[in-house]
Order: sequence, then C-alpha cells, then structure tokens
Amino acid sequence: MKQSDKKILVVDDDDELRTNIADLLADNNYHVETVSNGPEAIEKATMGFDIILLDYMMPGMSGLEVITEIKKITPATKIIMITAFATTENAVNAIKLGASEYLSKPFAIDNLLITIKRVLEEARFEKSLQKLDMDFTLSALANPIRRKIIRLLHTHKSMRLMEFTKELNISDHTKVIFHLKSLKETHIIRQNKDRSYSLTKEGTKLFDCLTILEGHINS
Amino acid sequence: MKQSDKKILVVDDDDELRTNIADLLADNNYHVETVSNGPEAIEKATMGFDIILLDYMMPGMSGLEVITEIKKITPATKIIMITAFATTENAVNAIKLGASEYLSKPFAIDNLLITIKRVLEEARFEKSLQKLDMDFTLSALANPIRRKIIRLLHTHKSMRLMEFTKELNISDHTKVIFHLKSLKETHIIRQNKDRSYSLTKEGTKLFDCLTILEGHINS
DNA sequence: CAACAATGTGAACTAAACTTCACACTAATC
DNA sequence: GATTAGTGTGAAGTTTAGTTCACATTGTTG
Repeated sequence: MKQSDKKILVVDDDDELRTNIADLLADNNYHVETVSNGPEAIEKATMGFDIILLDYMMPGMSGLEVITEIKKITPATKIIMITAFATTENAVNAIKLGASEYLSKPFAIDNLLITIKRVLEEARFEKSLQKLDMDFTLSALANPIRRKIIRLLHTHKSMRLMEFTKELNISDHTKVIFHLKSLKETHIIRQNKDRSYSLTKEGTKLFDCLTILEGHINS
Repeated sequence: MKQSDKKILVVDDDDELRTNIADLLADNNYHVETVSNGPEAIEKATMGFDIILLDYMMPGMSGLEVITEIKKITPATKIIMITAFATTENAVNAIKLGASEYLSKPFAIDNLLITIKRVLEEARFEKSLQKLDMDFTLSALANPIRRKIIRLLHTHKSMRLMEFTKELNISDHTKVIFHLKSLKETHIIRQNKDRSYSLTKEGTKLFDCLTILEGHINS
C-alpha cells in the first residue's frame, strides 16, 4: 500500500546517518531527497517539501539559520530538528524560529516515523482550517447584498441598520439583519456598542480583494 | 425631490448654448460641469462623469477624437453627441467610436432630458449585468470542490473526467460532472473536442485572483 | 408617559445549491 | 462482438441559503 505522496528532505552532514534515514523513509513509502549541508537544503527547498529533517550541528551554516531561510521560501514546510545534544535551549530556539519538532540522537526508528506522522497530521489540520476560512470568506462574498454592505461600510465607515435598509432599498429590515449577522459571524464586520456596524480589519482586506477581483473580471 | 446624483459634463464652444444646457440640467437636479473645448473635457474626464454631452463641431480637436480619448480614460462614461448638421455619416462614426446617442441642433428641451434619462437607464442596466457576472464568478469560487478543480487544471493544463474523480477522491463521478458543468456555464473552464477540460482565459485570470485572495486572507 | 421608530428573535416558508441514484450511450480492449 | 471503463442525462432527494412574517424589546421624542 502506498503510504503517501509526501515529500521529505533529509539534511545531515553525516553520510551514514543520512542514507540510513533516507532508506528507512523510502521503505515507508515517502518520497525522499537528501543533501549534506545547509545551502543545498535552501536551494532544494523550492521543490516544496512537506517535511525537512534538519541536523542542528552542521559545518558552515547552522541549523537555525537554515530554518529561517527555509521558512521564508516555503512557510508551509514543516521542519523537524535533529541533534546529538539534547539541550532545552536548542529546542526553544529552534521552535521559536518555526521548527515543528525536535529529535535527539540517537533516536529510535519508530520514534522518527511517529514524529513524522504527527507533524504531517498537524499540517493537514492546519491546511483544512485554512480552507475553511476560504470557504467562509468566499461564501460571504458570493451574495450581492453582502457585497453591497461591505462597499457601503467602506465608504461610510460606520452605519446603522436602518441606514442599510434605506440605502439598499430593501423593504424588510430583518432581511438586512440576516446578512449583517452572516457577515458578523465571519468576522468581516463588527457591531459597536452603539449598535452601528463597521468593517473589521479582515473586512477591509476583503474589500481590497473584491476591488482587485472586480478589476480582473472586467478585464 | 432630488432627481439623482448623476454627474454630467457639457462640452460646447458656444457659450450661450453651453450655459443654457447647464442651467437646464441643474434645474433638473443633475450635478453639472462645463468646459468649452476638447482638451479640457479630456482633462476633466478623470472625475468620472456619468454622461458627457459633446459638441461634434469644435475648433481644434474634433468631437470624434474627444470620444476616443474619453473612452480610454473612463470607458463607463456615456457620451451623447450634439451637432448642428444632422448627417447620418456623422452619427455612424460617433456611434462606432462609442457614443451612445446623437442629438441634432436645434433640439427640444424635453428631447434632451428624455435622451439623458434613457442613456442613464441603459448604463444602469449594463452595470447590473456586470454585477451578475460578479455573482456567477464568486458563487463559482464559493465551492471548495470547484476551487480544487481550478487549481488542478492550472497545474495539469488539461484533464479528463475520471482524472478529476480520482484526484478529488470522489466516489460518484456524476458529482464531478455537476461541478464541471457549473464551471463550464460560467466560462471558467472549457471542454475540448477530445472531452478533456481546460481553463479558459477567464479561468486563468480567476486562478490568479484566487491566489491573491488566499494571500490576502492568510495575512 | 404615550407614541413611534429602531433593533432584534424565532418559526415557517421558498428557493437554490448540492448529492445521489438509476440508467443510457460511447469508446476502448480483449 | 462481448466486456469493460469512461462519459453523460434526468429525476429523485437532501441540505443549505435566503426570505418573509408575526411579534418582542429597546430607545427617542413630543
């Protein structure tokens, strides 16, 4: 059975360890590539790996620098640090820079595989969260009334229920409430203490997107 | 009663006629501005008028040139030509370049007002059509399956039904057909003679929008 | 404080979007 | 030429989105 189509990059200057890990991962049906130093790792990062196994101690470029660079190139790539000396400071530094996990040599094979699985699972979860936001956002935009509300709020800064109702030429104010609620739930607008509505930060961003989109669509 | 917030620019080198028209329009609650020649008209066009009343015969720059320039700046602005000599050729030329209407001097006041109303009505209609496109596009994007299809098509260039079905992990192929149809109807994708699907020009643009949108949403 | 406008809730309803299924046709394959 | 995979239609269904109405509460104003 194919485990996955996940791509893993192994970065270690220790030739034996590197090939051992690579073989192990390949046996577990991962798509594996290897390099022996930081600069090469950064170069290959553009290929978009799911996980990079990174040795902490390498001649030339330190693992920490490599993390920083890789996160710039492919922020979605998860990084698992590997080091011979398990010091909590090292761990903290690596995690601060965006590493997902930390393994200390020598590690059990099972431990490595389990860690990889967990990190992949986390990534999957993050991705689905992101997708959800996208769904919410786009379905909020899908409705013309809601788009008008966003536009009105962009020009008027702050508006109240009846102002919308008049401006939108809608006879039933509860209909407007329906759409306002929907926009509130997706955090595109917010209701102030005085009950007036205004765009949130996200809402303002969304307005920009709308404008861009409109420009694109009408060639 | 306020007639509207519509902005009209009157362009005529005949001072008397120009002020007469301007007064008349102001009396009818339009927001009016006036200039006496083509270059000034082009300069002011950036203000975004709804309608420009343009004299055909003016010293220096011809009305036809002015049309061309204005259409470049604000394509949505409607142009009504005015001329002392009603020749059909003139009319045809003006319309070809994008003028909406044609009035021959001397014209009845009522005629002018009615023409303006009709042109504004047309503009409103066009705008609503455009809004419709926006609706279609955004509701096409609102669905995650359809977004995946667009993304797949962007990387794979051309795909067939069963490829989608596998790639999307969907058991019922007719479900995929449903979404493909929906994308076909909105002209985001097209079906080739060999039954494979690919992105249209609009589809490619939309993909860009999606990418931009995604970037915006995830800050 | 009486009258009225503004704001809101919840249930009932309609409409649109999406899914599923049963089946038909076509193209490729043995 | 029989079998199978690929492509498609149309008619159920389900689910979600949107609308409408009847009514409750709060705020404002003469």
